[in-house]
Amino acid sequence: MIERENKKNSRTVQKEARPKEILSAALNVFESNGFAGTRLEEVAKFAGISKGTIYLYFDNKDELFKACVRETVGKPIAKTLESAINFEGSTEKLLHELAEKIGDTFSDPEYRSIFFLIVSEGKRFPKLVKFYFDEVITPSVSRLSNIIQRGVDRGDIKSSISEEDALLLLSPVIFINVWNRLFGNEKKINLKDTLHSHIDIWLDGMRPENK
Amino acid sequence: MIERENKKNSRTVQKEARPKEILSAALNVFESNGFAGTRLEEVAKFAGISKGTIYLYFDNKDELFKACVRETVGKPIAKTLESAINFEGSTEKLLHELAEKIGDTFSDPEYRSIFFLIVSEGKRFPKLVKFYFDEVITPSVSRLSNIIQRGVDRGDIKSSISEEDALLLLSPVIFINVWNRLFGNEKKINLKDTLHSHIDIWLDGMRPENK
Amino acid sequence: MIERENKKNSRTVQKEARPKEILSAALNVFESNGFAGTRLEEVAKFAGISKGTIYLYFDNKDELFKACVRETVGKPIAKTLESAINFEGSTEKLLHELAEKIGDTFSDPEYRSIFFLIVSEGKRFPKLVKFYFDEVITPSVSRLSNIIQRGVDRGDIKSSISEEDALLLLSPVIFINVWNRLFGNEKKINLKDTLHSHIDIWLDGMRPENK
Amino acid sequence: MIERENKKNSRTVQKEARPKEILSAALNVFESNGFAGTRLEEVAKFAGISKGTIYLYFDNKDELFKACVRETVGKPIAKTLESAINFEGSTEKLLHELAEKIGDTFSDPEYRSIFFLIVSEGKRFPKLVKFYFDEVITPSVSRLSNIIQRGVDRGDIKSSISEEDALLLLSPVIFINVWNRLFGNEKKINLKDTLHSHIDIWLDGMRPENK
DNA sequence: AATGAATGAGGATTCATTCAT
DNA sequence: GATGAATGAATCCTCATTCAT
Repeated sequence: MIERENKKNSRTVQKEARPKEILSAALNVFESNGFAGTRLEEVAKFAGISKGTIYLYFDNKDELFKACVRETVGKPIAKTLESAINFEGSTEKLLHELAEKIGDTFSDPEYRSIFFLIVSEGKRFPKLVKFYFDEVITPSVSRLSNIIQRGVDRGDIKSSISEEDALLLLSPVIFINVWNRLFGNEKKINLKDTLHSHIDIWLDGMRPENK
Repeated sequence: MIERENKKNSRTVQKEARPKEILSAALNVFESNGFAGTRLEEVAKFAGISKGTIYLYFDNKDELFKACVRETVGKPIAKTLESAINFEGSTEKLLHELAEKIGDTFSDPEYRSIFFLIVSEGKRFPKLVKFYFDEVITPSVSRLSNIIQRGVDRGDIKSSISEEDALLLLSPVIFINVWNRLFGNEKKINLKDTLHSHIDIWLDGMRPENK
Repeated sequence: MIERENKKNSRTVQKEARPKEILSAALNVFESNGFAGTRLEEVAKFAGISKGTIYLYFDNKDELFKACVRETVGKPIAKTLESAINFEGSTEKLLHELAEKIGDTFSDPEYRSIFFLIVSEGKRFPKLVKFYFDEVITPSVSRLSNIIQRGVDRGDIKSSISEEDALLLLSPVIFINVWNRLFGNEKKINLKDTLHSHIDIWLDGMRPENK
Repeated sequence: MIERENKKNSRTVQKEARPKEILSAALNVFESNGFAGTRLEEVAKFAGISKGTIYLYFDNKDELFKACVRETVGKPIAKTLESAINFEGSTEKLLHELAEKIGDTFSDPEYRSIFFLIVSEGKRFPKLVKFYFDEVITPSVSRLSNIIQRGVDRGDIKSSISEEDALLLLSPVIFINVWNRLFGNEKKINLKDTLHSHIDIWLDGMRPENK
């Protein structure tokens, strides 16, 4: 009885867990079938609940989809931002650290799913794209810019670098994810390894003495 | 009477043009709404015909979609292959030439549409993905490999290069297309310029004296 | 040139033959697929013409169907009526002659088709049923009644016979046709032989001394 | 609480009754309009439900049709089989008993509907025809044959009887049903009375002394 | 007269959403 | 809160009918 005040009974636990279970199931099915191709019945089956229950937690299919993205994207955002603090060591070290972070993020299948959903369904949900841009892309790019600016200041990177050149440092992340999704069966590319290798080449090519 | 043999009446001309008109409209709508989200009525409206007419030329929605991809992908395939012949000049020159070709290909909105449809709907049409891989990706990669191998042989590129490193030379193509599709409103990246710049950096980073 | 006046050129012949060709094809397809299940395109294919041509000769699907029935039913009607004249010989002889006539009529697949179309689609075309009843059934029954009445008068048939008993003399015609259509694959029944046998049994059972 | 185990709530009751309601409505409409001519919306209206509900219980129109036949045919099959046991009394008595049973069966409008659906749509559903032949026709014929063979053995029926002659004993059943369906408005024939009369005539005609 | 491309109303089927239990 | 039966709007697809050639 005393415990009751501090503990949530299983019903309550279940109740609070429901939305996350649904979102997880929904993400899964949305990713496989796209927005329009997803039947809520299948989402329900995946979540082990009935169709009607989804509507206790989400207004409709659209809202469910948006919630999927917002919810799943939250984690990596937090991770990105929190790690944005330490600025010690060489440019090389910082970039490889960043590569590790990004690699970790994309090693999460849920995050990959979100990424592809935004690519696939972005036209139907422009607000989500804006949200993603503001909350995920902009901070990440900003952080990358900081590292690079610091590299220029330290003399690690040539000063003629453009904003686009900096962005391209991360282009393998997109490329490899798209590649693996489509052609992973034929030939799978390792994201982290290849990204580290790419950074090395890029840094070599970016040395100030290269014009 | 003589003309009769060489002339097609307007009915025939119309009929022969129909499939292409329909495919063009379909590509447009599929690209905006995805496969499942596309209503054939809208395709018909776009093509300026009626619903039923689509079925005079295509068995069903699936076949229409496949035809879209196959038809549109044909052109770049041809372009890729035809240009595969000349091998003169420096590695740098060849790579920049390749960049131009790719840039031209992706400057065609139809081709970009196909690319995104394959990314978005690949799971539903694995055969199309395989087709795209075999007909578009493999020849392109093969051609890139030839240039790079030749570069290694000529001493332009360091010999420790991996297959993945070579592939990444093209990663900006994917990255920029995805970026522009999603965030083109916020900040548009120029494909050709950026790709050329990237190639220069990459070549500098790949010089044999860099380790 | 002289011949021209007496002869119809092939175009004209073809033109006059068209309606019959179409009706024959239509009957075939209607019989296989029923009214609603028949596509006019298939009728056209069967007739070796194009869909549109049907509409040069028939207003619409309904009229085509009715024409099928009326046209095909005409022949047996004529046959029935013309043969209704001779009344010589024993009742037995007359009945067996009638059996032969009916057997001949139903040996024509077109006539069987009509019969089944009327059974199957009668509810949709009550006027056709009425037409069939008036033009085919009533005269036939009337003729049968005449024979039987004459048989009663001659003392060949007992006088207690009812109208229904008389009708039943022909019940094997329907039974055997239905049977063969449905179960002909399993076991086919010969219409004429069995009908003759049935008449003999019936006549024996109908002798005045049987009560 | 105790009641709970024995009671079904109204929802459950409704759900369990649905298939039969739908089948009954469907049989009705199929019988009126044939398979192709039936709109599922009309079936739904007849059943007092909505279009979609049909699909909760039947996969598609074809399956609904088959279920109609199988379900409705079940009863008479059972009746036929159960009554196949008693073999006492004269041949005459047995045949008149059989006539009663058959008359009862066909007095059920649902059974008549099935019969006509099989005649009308048999070509489209050959498996149903086979099913009907095996489950309904064969047992009935077999039973009739037993009675007649016994009649021959007892000296009630002449031994020269053929299998077809025996079958014809039931030809009025088909004839009268077809007649009444088509021409019932003009002149309705009573199945049982006429069948009994027919049996008497047939038996008289079949006496051994008749040749 | 003949064609067959085009139309669009009509019907089968699906599935997001509601709501009685 | 949870269920899942029921709904009906939405969408694919067919085919009778029209009409320009």
